[in-house]
Amino acid sequence: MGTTDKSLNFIEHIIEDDLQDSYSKEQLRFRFPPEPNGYLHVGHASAICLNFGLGLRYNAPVNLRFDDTNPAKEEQEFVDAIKRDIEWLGYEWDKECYASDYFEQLYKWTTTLIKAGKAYVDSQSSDAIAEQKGTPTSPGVHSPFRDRSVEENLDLFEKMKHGEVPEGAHVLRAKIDMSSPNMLMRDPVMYRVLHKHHHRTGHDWSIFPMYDWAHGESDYYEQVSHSFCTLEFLPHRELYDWFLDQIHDPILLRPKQREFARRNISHTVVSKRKLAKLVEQGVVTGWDDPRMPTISGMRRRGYTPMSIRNFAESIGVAKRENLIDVSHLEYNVREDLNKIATRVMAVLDPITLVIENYPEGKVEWVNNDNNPEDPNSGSHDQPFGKELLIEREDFKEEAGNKFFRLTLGKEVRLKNAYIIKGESVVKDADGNITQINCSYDPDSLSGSGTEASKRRVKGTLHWVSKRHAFTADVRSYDRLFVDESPDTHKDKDFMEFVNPNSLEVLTAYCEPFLKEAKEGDRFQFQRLGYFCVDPDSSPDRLVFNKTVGLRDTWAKQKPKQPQKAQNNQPRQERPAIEQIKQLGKKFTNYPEEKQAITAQKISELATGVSLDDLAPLFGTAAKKTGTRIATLLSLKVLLEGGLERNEQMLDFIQSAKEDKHPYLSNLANDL
RNA sequence: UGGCCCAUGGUGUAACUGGCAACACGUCUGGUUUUGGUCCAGAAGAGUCUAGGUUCGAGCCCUAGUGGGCCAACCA
Repeated sequence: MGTTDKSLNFIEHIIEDDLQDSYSKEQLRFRFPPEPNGYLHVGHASAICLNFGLGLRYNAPVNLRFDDTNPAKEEQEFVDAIKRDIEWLGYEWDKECYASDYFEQLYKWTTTLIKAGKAYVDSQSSDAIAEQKGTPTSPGVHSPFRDRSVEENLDLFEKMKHGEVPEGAHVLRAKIDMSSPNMLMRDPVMYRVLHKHHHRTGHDWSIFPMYDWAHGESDYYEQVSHSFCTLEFLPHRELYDWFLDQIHDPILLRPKQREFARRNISHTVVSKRKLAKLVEQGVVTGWDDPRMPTISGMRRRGYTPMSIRNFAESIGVAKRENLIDVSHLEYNVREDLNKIATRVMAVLDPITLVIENYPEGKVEWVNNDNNPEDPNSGSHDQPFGKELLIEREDFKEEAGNKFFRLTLGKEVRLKNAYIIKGESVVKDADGNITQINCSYDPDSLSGSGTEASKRRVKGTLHWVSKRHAFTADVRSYDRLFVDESPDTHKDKDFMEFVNPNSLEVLTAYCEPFLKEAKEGDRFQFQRLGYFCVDPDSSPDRLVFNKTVGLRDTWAKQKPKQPQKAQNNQPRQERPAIEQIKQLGKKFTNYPEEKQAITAQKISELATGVSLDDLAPLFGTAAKKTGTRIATLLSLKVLLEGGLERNEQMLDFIQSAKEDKHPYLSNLANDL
């Protein structure tokens, strides 16, 4: 409701079309079908938001179904964790289902398949079966057991079911087409024998259905109308439909599988194996480490359910490959936190500030709004005194007029308190500033209504009273990987891209109000960012996680200052490196003649490029042939200009030499 | 030697059965502001992978190319 003017994504188009000509609105039902073999991560989160979001949009039920058909990998612990994560995201499922609940039904359907000659017991090794399967480019051959009699099949299958055969002795296969271009149709395995304990059925069953034979049938059993999965399951659709053909009763609704592209987030990995490696090798402290892309990690980091839901909604869904920058997620986190986080003051890198003309021993409690975005959020008081702590970064002895903070002889306001003026500094033997002395304007107290209280100065600083401040730990996080797509490099292991500085532990000097903070509470440390109380906190020591920093346009300006001259130009040219990337993107599609011109143009642009700018293109961006060519062309120019070769370049050149694209390999051979 | 899916600003998505390429993030300006935050106003940035074709008209349809992805687990 209310969102009707929003354009539809392709999934919604499919549903709308189906509503037009096949299903009624009441028949709509979706499902989220995790395998309980690990913890949920961002990828799951977007699938959850997709399915449950559809449920909300169409007012249709959504089942939570555990795809628990492989007892070797699944555990109750994960079932519980998954339920907790979905609940935390704020979704309610209709039925809680388990594929294992349908084992009996599946078994019954199977016997009818066998009787119809559509399935047979194969007694070969898995190696032999794989061998006979052929390859995508060559057809498979029939198993010698393919033409067993129905009686024999039934008998053998019964023995499998009753645990009378060892694991691996037989499997049940569907009899479809060994020469199908779709490998999945080449007599896929339906059941295997496993003498393992299942977390729900214990040792009741010795045969376990494979994914393909369980999934569509579960959808059908539950009367799910639309079964959405990621694109890698697209080839499974033919089999999904084939199995349904065998058992479908026309009176009942026939579910439909449709596929969407997995949403990839930059600077992280999500595969269970890789996340496990990060945990095992101690790169992170656990599955819920705030740097982990798991839902439990994001929760601990301080991300809100709403921010994750909004994020999923805003990135949409389609069928093409994608790499979504984490900054999109961070935007949604900030947007939500800005509305709900209580504003407090804390100093992370303190330097003492002494107000020379402020009475010794005097304490004033100044009033702080809890949240200017929310008029009903109330306020709290904070002690102010002669000796304060401010951020070291907020003071410079002298600075240009683009520096809005404290300098000698200039005025700034201490937020919610007084206007001060920098007077002098105290330095140690090494010349480091150890104390800043200032004077204050006693009439300028915020909210006092005086003329001076309304005076405008160009900077406002946060502060804490040195005497009243208490300390807490702050864990400040950075992205886990330095590469935007660490696990897509052909020749490099993702572990090579781990960011060694993803965690920084700091001490915060907090205003007393913060003493009341409880686990999970979220705050905005003014001018610094959003922080939440970590479960590691103890009664005498709070631990904060930095959820995300504030948007910081100042920090970005700093490195640019030396380039001031350029700013005078009426219009800023797009950076050469961007142009190069752009040209490279289309390079391979151009006819030869145009390629030559483009190569020429890239080389010209590369003349003005530095290695620092070029370096990022060696990585992920250079996955695409065109970009690799552009990178190599630029590199060539740099090398000819006398740049020294480093290991990274040599690696890159080497891999280019081995590339199958002739233009690229020829180019590399010249270097 | 194969089959299938995909290709729109830097990123992610739109564009209902062909009709001047739109939105969000990001970037840049300016304004408001006791957070260099928020908020408000504005701008730049793609002519839709390439080459053809159909059409009065193509991002949408067709053909061929190019590039990327998926498919040979008794995993899901």
